[in-house]
Amino acid sequence: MPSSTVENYLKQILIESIQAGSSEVAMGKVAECLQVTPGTATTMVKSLEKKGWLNYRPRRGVKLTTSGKKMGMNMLRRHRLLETFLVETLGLDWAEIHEEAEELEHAISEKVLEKLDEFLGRPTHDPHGDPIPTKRGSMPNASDRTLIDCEVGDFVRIESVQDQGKEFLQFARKKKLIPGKRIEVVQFDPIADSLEFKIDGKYSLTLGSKTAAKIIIRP
Amino acid sequence: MPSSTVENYLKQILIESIQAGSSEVAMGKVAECLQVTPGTATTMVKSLEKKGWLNYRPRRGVKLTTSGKKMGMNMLRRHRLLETFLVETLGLDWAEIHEEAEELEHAISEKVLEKLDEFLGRPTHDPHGDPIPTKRGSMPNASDRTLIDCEVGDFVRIESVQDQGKEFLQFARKKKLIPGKRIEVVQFDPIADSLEFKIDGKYSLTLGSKTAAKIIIRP
DNA sequence: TTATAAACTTTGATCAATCAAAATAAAAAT
DNA sequence: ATTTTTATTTTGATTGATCAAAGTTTATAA
Repeated sequence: MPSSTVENYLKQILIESIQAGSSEVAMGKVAECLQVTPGTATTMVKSLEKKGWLNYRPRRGVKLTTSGKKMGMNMLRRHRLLETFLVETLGLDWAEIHEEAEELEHAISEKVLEKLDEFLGRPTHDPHGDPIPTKRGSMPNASDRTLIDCEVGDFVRIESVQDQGKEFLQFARKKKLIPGKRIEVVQFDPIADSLEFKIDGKYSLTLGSKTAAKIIIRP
Repeated sequence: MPSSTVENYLKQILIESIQAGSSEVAMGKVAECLQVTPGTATTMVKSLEKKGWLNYRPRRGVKLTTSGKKMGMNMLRRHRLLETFLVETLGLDWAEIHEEAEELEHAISEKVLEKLDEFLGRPTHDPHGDPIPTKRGSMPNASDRTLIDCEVGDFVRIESVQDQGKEFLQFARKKKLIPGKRIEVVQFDPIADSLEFKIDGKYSLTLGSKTAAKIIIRP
């Protein structure tokens, strides 16, 4: 029965290690994404190592053990299934669900989770387009191509959006930057740092590279 | 933002004060129903008083303030709505839902609760037959008559069952001791401490007074 | 009416999670 | 090859929730 805090560390370290290509996660990253001081992260990480969730090399970083990875995956599963429930069943806006799921994921039991999964029809992706890990902890590896990797004339499909912030998600919904939508790359101006798209063949949209990089796509 | 612990104290003290007819709740009761040592209860209750949730008279007991009552009612609402959801929507057995709701009630936000209430069709009673407080904190006062208050020949309806324990609830389901069922009192033997009933006009059932007292009824 | 029991409070300690600030090590710049 | 900067660890302290055990009231019984 790990605490919510432990669950958060493992989930967050897993997310970082996926994004950073499976090597060690730096302590700075750990502290940052858990919103604690570096000292707190060090203390916590040492206790996580003692309990076998991860390996810690001082001043190098941390790497989840098999059981740590499993726990992290399980938390990700909880989080994404809950997000799906909040949108699909209760009709919350996708900009509001992250914080809600963040709380609920620590309170829901394996038993209820299983029933929820069944009720939702065993969904494979959450409302942001991120894959939902299976009960056994496997997850299809997502695409790593974003809108900035496209050429002019490319026709692609939005797979997911990588920003859980309210403002961004509200913007994305308004602009139809939603998983599943088809996008055509119309123009690309590196000097102006601007990319122009057409969504659904209708809506025109111009983004800077910073925002374009948040939209994961598939050909 | 009261902690889960504070929420539990307020909910539990509210429940006790309803059951014990609105006077002060003894510290022993508080400690018992929160499963902590008496010393812990004393410490906690003092801090709850400092925060304005209740009034504490040493060696007399505690009484919720208006805001304490409101908070307690809100927790009861959360708990009972969640129990309803777990049974009605996810199909869990009523013997399993108490512990689950006990965790979830601290994690669900007002916003999600409102959506859930709407989704469930604004239910007025939970699966055990207990009334669900409204958003404003009002609750119809339940009947206080149980099966032991009946006379032979009485025809009554089960309003609720007052035991959240797994074993009892499994027994009750098997014997059709379920809110809404009609019961006829067939025999009453004070010496043997046994009461005999007929449920739905079909099933015969004999209970001791201890168990019969757990079944709240209405004429 | 004293002795005993029951209910309650105090005291001193622990545990998990946290922070601020000082100390140290490694990396980058000069 | 030093110095400076940045990243990380240590140290000492705090907060909320808890317990065991000792002390104090109040109630009950003898």
